[in-house]
Amino acid sequence: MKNALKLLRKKGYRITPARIALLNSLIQSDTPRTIQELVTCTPSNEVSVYRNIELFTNQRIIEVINLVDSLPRYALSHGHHHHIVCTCCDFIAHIPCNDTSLSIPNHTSFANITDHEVTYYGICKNCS
Amino acid sequence: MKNALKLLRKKGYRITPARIALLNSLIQSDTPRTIQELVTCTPSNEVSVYRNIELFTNQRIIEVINLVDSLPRYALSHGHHHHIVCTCCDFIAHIPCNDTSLSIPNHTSFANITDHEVTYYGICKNCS
DNA sequence: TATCTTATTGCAAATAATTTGCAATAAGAT
DNA sequence: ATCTTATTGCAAATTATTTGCAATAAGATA
Repeated sequence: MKNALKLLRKKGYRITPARIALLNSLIQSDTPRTIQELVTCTPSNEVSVYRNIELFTNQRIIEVINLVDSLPRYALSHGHHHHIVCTCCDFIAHIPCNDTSLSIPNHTSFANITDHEVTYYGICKNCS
Repeated sequence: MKNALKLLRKKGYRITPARIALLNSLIQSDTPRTIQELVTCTPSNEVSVYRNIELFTNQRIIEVINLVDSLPRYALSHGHHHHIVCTCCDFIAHIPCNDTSLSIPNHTSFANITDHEVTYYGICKNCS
């Protein structure tokens, strides 16, 4: 939280109740949230939630996660990592990236690779 | 095309111009399409496109691909594989899955892994 | 602390995307 | 050729997201 606020101030953005509320919603989430979930659980105007999600995303305070159900989800940024998703309850956990285990593809129509994402699906211990 | 039609008939669904048109749009696409793109390029009613995308997805005739921009995209199914995306022009290519290069994570809160997805991002030769 | 500038908010309204109800149509079984 | 009913296309409803704008308040400055 402190770091995010410091970053916003440094960039000239103001610290407002709506922004603090959105950060709190994100901090209290144990799994990435959809926009609608954030709109529901954040005590500020819907439009402000949309606008601040956009701001936080641009500032890399939060990251967007797109999984099979196509709903973008948002979580506080935590550097490069991957995800493991429970197909039963939608719980999403972080897993560290082990680059060395990924063979970089040598595709004929691509010149260079700049990034990658890996997502695993399974059943979490709660559900199994 | 033939296979898809056969599958639909076997399941009791009818072969209609709207369905053939949607299949044709998909066959003619060299990269996965968004719903809106399919609506635009398919000569049948918008609502039918929505309904038939849903049908084809349920029947596994097409697959959904979710990438960073959060727009779900649709393409004819081609079995298990991964994707490589040009961050410049959004071109998406298929790459074969090389399971052996993926270290399956041993996450404390997950019991078993059932599936995985890998996406690479880079610059395609056209753009670079 | 009081004042000032202007970024941000919240409302209302506009726009865009998706879903639903229903009567007309046509696929394909007989 | 006829019949049943799945499918279509229209219109309308619903939902999600964006935009315009006046009121507010963050935080810089004196």
